[in-house]
Amino acid sequence: MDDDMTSATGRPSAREKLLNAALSVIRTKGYAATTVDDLCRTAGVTKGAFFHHFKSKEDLGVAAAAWWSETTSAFFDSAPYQTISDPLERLLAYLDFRKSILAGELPEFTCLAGTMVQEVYETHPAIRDACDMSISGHAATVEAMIREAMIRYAITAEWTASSLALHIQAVIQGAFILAKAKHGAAVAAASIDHLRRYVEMLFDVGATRSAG
Amino acid sequence: MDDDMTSATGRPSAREKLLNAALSVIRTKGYAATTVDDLCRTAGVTKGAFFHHFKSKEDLGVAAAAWWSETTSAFFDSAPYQTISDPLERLLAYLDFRKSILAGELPEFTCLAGTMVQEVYETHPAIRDACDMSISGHAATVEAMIREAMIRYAITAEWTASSLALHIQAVIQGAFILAKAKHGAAVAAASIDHLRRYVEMLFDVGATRSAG
DNA sequence: GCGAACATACCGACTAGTTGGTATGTTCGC
DNA sequence: GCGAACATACCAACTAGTCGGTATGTTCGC
Repeated sequence: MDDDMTSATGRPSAREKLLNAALSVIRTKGYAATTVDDLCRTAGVTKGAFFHHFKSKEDLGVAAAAWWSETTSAFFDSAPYQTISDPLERLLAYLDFRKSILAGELPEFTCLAGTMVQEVYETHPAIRDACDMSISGHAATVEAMIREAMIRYAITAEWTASSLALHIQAVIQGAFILAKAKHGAAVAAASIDHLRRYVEMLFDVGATRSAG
Repeated sequence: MDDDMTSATGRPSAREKLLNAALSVIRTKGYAATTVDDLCRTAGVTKGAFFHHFKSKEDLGVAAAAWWSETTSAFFDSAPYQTISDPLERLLAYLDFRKSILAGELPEFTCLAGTMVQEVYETHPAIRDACDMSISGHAATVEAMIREAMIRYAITAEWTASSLALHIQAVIQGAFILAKAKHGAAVAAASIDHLRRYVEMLFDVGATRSAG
């Protein structure tokens, strides 16, 4: 991933402007309904610039998913919950954080990867894989927290850290769909409450108090 | 909802063929990528027939969501779990049923409403509302089971039957997204396992055995 | 340290094909 | 013989992608 998009100069390149436009426009209208001209208009660049940096619209889709991965990774890596030392507390704080960022307009907090993969999973395998990497990559960071917490609190379970991490992502993605259907974040927040309760129950929060 | 689509005659009308084509094609390619010609070709009718029955593509989208509601309602109403008298057992059997139908190709078991609303929630409010009605309508039937089970097992909780029913739908919708990203139903099944475990825990299955 | 050769970033008019939608038939049950 | 249910022919607008061209570096022999 050699991204020399700002190429030493301060102002953003056309490529970066197009990618940021893609995050915004695709999350609002979906991938198929987003035209190349839409992106150029939003980014304030011309079509020539678009096809200079991306060989096709699909190529932009793949790059947008990768760019989404990068920006969200940086976002979560610097989130406040990361400083919590106890892995279970950190995991629960992660869920609280996911709930707390359900603010503003829907396109601002919903997931690009989830939105895109839903439309293109059969028609654009390259984009699908890029979206999977984004979602699975984030799930892996959650899985690490879960694994740590399982060891710390000596949890032996039928479920795996991996499956719980993916389940958490499923709940969040599904919460976004309900939020879109009802055009409001409230349902999504309620679903994350249920998810938190489930995690607490799995780790027997309340009963268990001392670590191993 | 006056659907006289077969209009007394045996063979399906163009309208019904178009709606069934819509369920299939839109779940495969998404709404925006589906063209009117796609639908006509799949349904085996001409464009004249299309615009005779639907005043626009958006109108077809709304009708497809309503048609999806009707067919899925009939499907779940006649599902085996409905005969189980104990409401909690019925609820758990519903989840087992949802898991068991994760078979075949992805477009065959994923949700039209969830797929469509994801793309059109900002651009086509009429379709969004039709999708919401489909999802919320189904959630209401699950909510009834939960409510009944809460009374039967004298559950007093911080959560409501309504919020749990919507959470269940969120998990299922999210499971579909992960299944699409990973191009296989396995993740979805694993997520429903977690969901079942959560419901069991909420109703304290194992500890509780006698009804009130 | 200077100019030729080359590379990168970007522009915007153009095109070939597609899209949703229309206008005008035709068929056929009643 | 009339209206609902379809079919055929067509169009204006839009779409992804192309292409010739410009402006601004960068490299390097000398």
